[in-house]
Amino acid sequence: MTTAASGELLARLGALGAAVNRGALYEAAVAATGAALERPAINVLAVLNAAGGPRRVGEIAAQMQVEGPHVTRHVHRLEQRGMVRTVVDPDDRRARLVEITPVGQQAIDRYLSVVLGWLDSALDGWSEHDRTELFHLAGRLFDDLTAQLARYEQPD
Amino acid sequence: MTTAASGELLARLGALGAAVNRGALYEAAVAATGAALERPAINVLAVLNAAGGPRRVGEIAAQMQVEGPHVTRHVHRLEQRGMVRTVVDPDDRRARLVEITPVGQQAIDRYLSVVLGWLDSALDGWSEHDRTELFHLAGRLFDDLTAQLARYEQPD
DNA sequence: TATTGTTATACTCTATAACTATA
DNA sequence: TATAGTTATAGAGTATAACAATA
Repeated sequence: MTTAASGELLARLGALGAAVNRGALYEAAVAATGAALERPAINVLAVLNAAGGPRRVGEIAAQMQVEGPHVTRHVHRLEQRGMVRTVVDPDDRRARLVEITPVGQQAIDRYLSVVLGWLDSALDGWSEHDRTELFHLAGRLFDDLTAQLARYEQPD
Repeated sequence: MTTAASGELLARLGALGAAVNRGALYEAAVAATGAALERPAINVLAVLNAAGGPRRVGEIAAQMQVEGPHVTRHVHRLEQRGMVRTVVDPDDRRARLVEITPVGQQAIDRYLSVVLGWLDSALDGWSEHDRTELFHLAGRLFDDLTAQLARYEQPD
């Protein structure tokens, strides 16, 4: 019966998430971008950065696990700031391709360097073995949790 | 240089958090409570459940990492639903003590049983060794990350 | 007719400011 | 005068519905 330990794990995960998502670290990371970017805007940039190329509005929404209109709005704002540009998808003229600009790339690079710097500093005292073991087990946990989620996503 | 692996870890953590916080698992867990509880209301109940006794509004807010008025509102709603009751703190009559009722306790029990059941099912195929190792490393990671956060919380 | 995206609208989550009561 | 909490208000995050353009 792992319930007690699992509950503890979950509670600490939630607390850490709250601290990271609205705390001083987040503010420091946003400040590093040089602009007052909203969280969803940062997520749009992060998705494009990870994708390594232009993506459709719908693809970005799926990756962010939000609905389309939410992405539309933030892409608009990012466009006004010069951080992304959009072009009609030549393969399907209903769709738009969103592409990160050098300004946007610099912003997300700076944001990530603060957050990842924080994470790596925390892992600084860890042995190579423990670090590898952590990444391995965490990766496996995520895979198993995601698979388990399917139970609820498709109830039949 | 662990940055690449750290980035991967962080991205997957974020994706999993989104899935758990607004996905089908969350809806199933809320449905199990038998009431249409908002997420902050569930968090209030979870804090009281973990505390094992009455807590002040301010204490609940600190635990939830939110401001006081947010808690006040949801305590009101929970009171109307009969899930908590409040009494003036006899030691300091400015403060109110919030106490979970049997109805509220049942609701949070049912919510947690769904979420923790999901988590435990995912860990079902794991060896005892791997499970222990995961909890150990994750616990250590949280401790180190929290300590590292202090850098940003107190910039001097 | 189905799909991609946008516009309009509304609801939830959370913070800040102004205030009341007690310390 | 400082602290605990509440009330009022506003802003950010997100969803749903109605619509336009293209497939």
